[in-house]
Amino acid sequence: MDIPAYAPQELEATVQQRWQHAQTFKASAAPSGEKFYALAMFPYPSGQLHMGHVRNYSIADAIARYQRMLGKEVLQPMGWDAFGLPAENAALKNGVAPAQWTLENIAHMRGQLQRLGLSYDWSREFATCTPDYYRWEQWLFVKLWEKGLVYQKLSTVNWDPVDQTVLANEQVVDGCGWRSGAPVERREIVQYFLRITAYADELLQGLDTLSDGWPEQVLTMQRNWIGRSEGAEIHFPLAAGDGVIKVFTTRPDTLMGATYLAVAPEHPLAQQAAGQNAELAHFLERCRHGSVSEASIETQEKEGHPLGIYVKHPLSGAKLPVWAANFVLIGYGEGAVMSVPAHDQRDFEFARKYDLPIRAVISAEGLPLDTTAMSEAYTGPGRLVNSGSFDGLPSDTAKSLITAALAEKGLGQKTVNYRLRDWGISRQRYWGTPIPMIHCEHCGIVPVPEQDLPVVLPTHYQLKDPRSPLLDDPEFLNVACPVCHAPARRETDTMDTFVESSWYYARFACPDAAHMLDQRAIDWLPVDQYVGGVEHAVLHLLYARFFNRLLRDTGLLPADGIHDEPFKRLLTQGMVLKDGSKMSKSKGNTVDPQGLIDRYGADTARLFILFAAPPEQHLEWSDSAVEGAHRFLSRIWRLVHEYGPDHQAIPSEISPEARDLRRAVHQCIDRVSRNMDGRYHFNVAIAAIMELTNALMKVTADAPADLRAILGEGLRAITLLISPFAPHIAEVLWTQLGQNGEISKTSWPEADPEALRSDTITLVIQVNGKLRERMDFPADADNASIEKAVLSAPAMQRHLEGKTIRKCIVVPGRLVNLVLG
RNA sequence: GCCCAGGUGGCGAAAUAGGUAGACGCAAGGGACUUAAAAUCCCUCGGCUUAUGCCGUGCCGGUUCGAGUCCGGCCCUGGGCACCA
Repeated sequence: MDIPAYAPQELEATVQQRWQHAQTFKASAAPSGEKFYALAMFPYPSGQLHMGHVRNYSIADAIARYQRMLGKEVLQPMGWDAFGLPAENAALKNGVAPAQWTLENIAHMRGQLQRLGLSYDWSREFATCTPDYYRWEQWLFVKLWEKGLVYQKLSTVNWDPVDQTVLANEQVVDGCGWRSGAPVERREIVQYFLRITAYADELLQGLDTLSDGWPEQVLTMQRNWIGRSEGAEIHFPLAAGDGVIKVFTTRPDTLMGATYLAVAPEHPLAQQAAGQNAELAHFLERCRHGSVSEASIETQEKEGHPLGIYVKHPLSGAKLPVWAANFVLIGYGEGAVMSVPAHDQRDFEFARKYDLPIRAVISAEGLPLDTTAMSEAYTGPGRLVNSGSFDGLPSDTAKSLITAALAEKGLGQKTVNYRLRDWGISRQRYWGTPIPMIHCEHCGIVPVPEQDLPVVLPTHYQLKDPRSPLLDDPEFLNVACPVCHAPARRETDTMDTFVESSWYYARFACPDAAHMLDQRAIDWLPVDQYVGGVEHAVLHLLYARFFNRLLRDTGLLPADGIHDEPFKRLLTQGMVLKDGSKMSKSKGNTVDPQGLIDRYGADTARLFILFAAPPEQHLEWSDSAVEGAHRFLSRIWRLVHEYGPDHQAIPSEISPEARDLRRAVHQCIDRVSRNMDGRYHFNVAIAAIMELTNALMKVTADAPADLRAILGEGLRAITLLISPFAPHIAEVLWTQLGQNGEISKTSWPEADPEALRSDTITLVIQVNGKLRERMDFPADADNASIEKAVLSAPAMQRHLEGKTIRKCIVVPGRLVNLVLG
């Protein structure tokens, strides 16, 4: 028999054309039956598809295809997260305009994605850098400004004094600008903020509703990021003059142990004190250097300097010095902390370094502590000592009593504090959504009126330096004030690109809507399964949850409880690693998937990447294992072609051998199905299909009719089961097996419980927990008869000889453990 | 520094809910077919040890008839830390 060679290149092209003609994956405007919205995080058009993309989209597509075969109406869209820093960097390096660079990359990557045969509804594709998309972001921005959910305040950025530009944290290397090499300075500028803190409690509580569909790890990270903590706000009155320094603490019980206050270098009091204190001014100046990133601040050597200012302890009245310290963050809480060296490790080290007093007020046993002998802070709970009338109280009681005492004096109260800070969305960059505001000398800051939207970003610039070209373009800058019509100036800051990725999932449901969203978004949302990298566990996924609530509270989504959260289920995919670290351009360890696809085809690439590891785990790249995936597909190809389109009915009476094979077929269907939903362990599902294939290969051409018929049943099952992973070959084999229609729209097979049933089971016999024998039993044997049979079995006698039986544990269906003494 | 993960053969991994450690695949070795090669098919494949034996899931300890799985304490690797996306 002549079997055509498995030639994936032509085969995949043909199948893809068929799908395109039949519009197989086009989603309806509004789902009429049960809907399933599958979404993978859309890519930044960096130029080349990388392995992380292939993995991300293969996972999401396997899920989408499975759900489609379950009979649901599936929406799976694709688009482009098209604004961002790399386009500007490329523009500077290659002299190509960011818009052009971005659009060329999209064209190339679209081709690469299409080559993978993912079941997208391409009619919904959009890029976020088009005015049709970002105009609605501008529209919403103005709405939020009017509601007070957007506001301006000072905040700190990395300033490159040579390039005269703001740097992203990534662009600061060892405290210096990556292009100029100059030490960066911290600079305070006025920026726009989204009031995410107003939603802190709702975002926190919403996590509880996600516990079924989101990984516990991500929920924990978001909880910690929001960082709700109960404690007290405490006011320390200045010793000289009016005013107080406010601090937040979760440990008001340690208040009597506070021996100094520490404020951020940017704190107004520190800045003020530096006026008369050259040494302090010098210290604050040194603190201005280095990146603003929390990681760099938290890992630097802890340093401080006294302000020469004192406060009064709110309860004892004792005079405490105020220090400036480089580890206190101005953006967190009040930018000041009370320091209790005896009970906080960082305060302890700081106090030892600068010889500040240490006063122990909590001890586990309630006995006074010798602070000179302490080698580290005692941070646990205990009973109060050295705390006057509070002595002897346990920490918990002391917390509320001390807070009450403060409240009585008007110097504090119980407070809830969040680690979460408002979302700064201003970027001093060109390639982003223009912020729709106008600066007028007379009217101040004025939003662009709705009829003047969108504020279109000019796309023709050739960048000469990192400075935004908008700053030098009179055509963009000059505008009449919408209120008084006097000459005014446009805002040149653009929005954080996280804004675009915070609502794209909703726009995919109605990409041509005449407004930001329409009814179709309500019908398709929430996303039933979202798939993307773990690295987005907090920022993107928290911003999108926040933004979804903004859409709801603007009336674009209903407040019906169903639309609060954007993503019902989340799968966080592990990274693709090479030589132990993340594949990335900057590390130069990327493997281009294009070569893989050219050589073996999309089906092999997809099958390999899903087989190599479970989706949530990191995947260590290896070239050789790809061969195995390709071999497997070739094997199925041959098997199906050898069998052909013969339809043989399974006889009603079949041999025990045939019954075993049929059980294997249905066990495979069962195992694959259970791994397609919930756990998504595609590697195990594929292994099960391989195992069945191995079993089916043993059925020869001259085998009895019952075995041949079951071989046919098995081959149909394998083709269906493999189709979410290797859809092209599955379509062709489906036809080869004499089946009609597209396999992509065929029903998923169901395991027959009758075929799964087995008459006998094999139990493992352990002695003192160690495997010794195996014995067969009828499937319905009860524990007592099993125990009896084990003890009387000839093979067991040598294990039992001279021993007494202390215990016999029978685990139904699994094992028997004899405990002998 | 803080938060979250992960660590099982030469390698990627598997092990529903505490019950046979290593399914499936890669690599390697041996064989069949072939003039030869490729392809394909078959066999072996954790370690010690000439086993019906012992040891073995990062390290140390604990709970249990039984621990990769649960508990306590470490070590190492990775991700995130608010302007990379």
